[in-house]
Amino acid sequence: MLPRSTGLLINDYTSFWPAQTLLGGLYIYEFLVEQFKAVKRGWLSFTHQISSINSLMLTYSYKYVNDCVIITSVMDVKNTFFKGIKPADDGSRSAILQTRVGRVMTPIFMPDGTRGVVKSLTPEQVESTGVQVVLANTYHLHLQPGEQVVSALGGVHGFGKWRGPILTDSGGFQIFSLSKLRKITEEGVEFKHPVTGEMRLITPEKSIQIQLELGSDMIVAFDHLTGLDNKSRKDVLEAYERTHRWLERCIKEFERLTVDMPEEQKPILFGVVQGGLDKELRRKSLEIVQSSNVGGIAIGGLSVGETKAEMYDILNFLTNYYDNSPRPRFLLGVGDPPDIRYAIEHGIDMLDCVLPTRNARHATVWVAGDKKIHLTNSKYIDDNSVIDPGCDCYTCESGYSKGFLRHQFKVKEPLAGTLCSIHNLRYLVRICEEYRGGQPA
RNA sequence: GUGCCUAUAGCUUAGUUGGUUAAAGCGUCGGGUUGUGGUUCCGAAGAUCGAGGGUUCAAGUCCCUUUAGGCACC
Repeated sequence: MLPRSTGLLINDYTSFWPAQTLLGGLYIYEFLVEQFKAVKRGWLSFTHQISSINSLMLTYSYKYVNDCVIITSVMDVKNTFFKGIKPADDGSRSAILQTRVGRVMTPIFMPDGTRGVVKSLTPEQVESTGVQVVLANTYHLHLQPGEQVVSALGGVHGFGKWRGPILTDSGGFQIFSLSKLRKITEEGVEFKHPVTGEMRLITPEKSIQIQLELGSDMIVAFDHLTGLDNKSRKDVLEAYERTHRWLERCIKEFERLTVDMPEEQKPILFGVVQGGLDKELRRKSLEIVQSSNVGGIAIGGLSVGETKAEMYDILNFLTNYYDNSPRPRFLLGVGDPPDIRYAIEHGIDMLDCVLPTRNARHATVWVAGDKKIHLTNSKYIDDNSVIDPGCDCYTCESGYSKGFLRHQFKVKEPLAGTLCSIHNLRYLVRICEEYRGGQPA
C-alpha cells in the first residue's frame, strides 16, 4: 500500500491521448493504489479496465521518483497484438506489443536469460530495471535439462519465475556459433552434444516444437545463419535460400501445433530476414518474410563480425522496404548503446543482447554519453562516487561506490556482477524509454 | 657449536647431463566482448636467479666464502 503522502505526477505526454486529459490525477491514483499492492518498485506497464469511461483499455507505465509515482506513459490499446504505433520524427516509433501474458511498450530491450534466468539476477531485480521481456535459449534448455523437464516444472515462466513475456531464440545461432561439429542438410542441422557427445538433429519443425513446449510467448523461426567467418557470396546465398525454405516449414509446424489454441493464446512467431551484407538479398528476404504468415519480423545475421558501418548500412537500407503491416521488428543480438539508438531510429522495435549482462559480469559498465568504463581500473580504488550520478538504477540510487564495486570485482564477489548487471540493463532500458513518446521526469 | 636442506618476478614454483634475449600460474596494470559453452578472452609491466668470489668459450645450474630461513644432532 502506498503511503497517503505519496503524490502522483503525470507527465506531460502530448503524444499520447487521452488519459491525462480524460482522467484526473486523483482518479488514476484511486486504482493505481490497488495495482501497487503487488509491485513495490519498477517500471512495469500494466493495464486497467476503466468501466466508467468508455471501457477503455489503457496501459500505464510508471516509476517511482522521490516517493512519487510518475506515470511515464498512458496508451490506448485495441485488440490486435501490435498496436498504437506512433512514428516519430527521428525515424523511431513507439507502440504496444500485446503478448499472451501481458503488454509491453516498445521500443524494447530484452536481456538474454539463456538458461531460463538472466545470469546473476532474480526476476525482481530484472523487473526493477524496467525490463519487460526476457529471452531464453532453445538450444541451451533443450540440451539441459530438456524441454520436457522445463515443461514439467511449469514452462519457462514457472521454471524461472519470470512473470512477464518470454521470447525464445530458435537455437540456430548457437548451433552455428557453439558447436564445432555440425552438419547442415536440407533436413536440418546435425550437431554433437557438447556434454554427452551424441549426435543430435534439430530441424525447423523440432525447433518450433521445443519452443512451444518450453512455453514461450514469442518464438523465432529456425534460420541458417552465416557471417561468423569470411563468407563467400555462395554461402550467403545458400543460407538465405535455406532460411526461407525452413521458414515455410516453421510456419507450417507452428500452425499445426497451435491450430486449436484460441487466437489470444497463440505465441507470436517471428520470421528471420537473412542475406548477409548483400542488399539485394536482404531486400528480397525482407519481402519474403513480410509476405509470410508471421507475427513479427526478425532481422538476423547482423552483429556477427561485420563492421558497424556495414550493419548501419543494412539497417538503413531496410527502412525503405518495411511494409505497413502492424508487426514488430526485432533486431537480433544488438546491444551496444549507439547501435541500439541507430536501430531504433531506423524502425526497429525490439532488440536483445548479451552485452549488458556479460559486460557487467566483467566489470564494464556504461555511463552517460554511452561511454563505458572498466570498474577494475586502479584509478577507482578509492572512488566514492556511484557509477553514474544521473542513473536511477538500484545500484546507483543505493549509493554503491565505484571503489566498493572495484573491490568486490577484485575479490570475485558475485554481487558486483549483479549490481552492475542491474545498472547496465537500466541503462539500455532508459535508452528505449527515451523513444517511447517522451522522457520520464 | 656440528651436519644437512632451501634460497629464481609481489606470491607459489619450473628450469632436464652447465648452452641462444630465465618459464608458468596467481597477483598487478590495460584492453576486448553484439540471437551468452557460469567464474571469460587478449595483451603488458614485472627477476642484475640471496650476496661475494672462482672454474669454464659459456654458470640459475659446478666449486669456495658468506647471509637468511628450516631440519637434525650435540
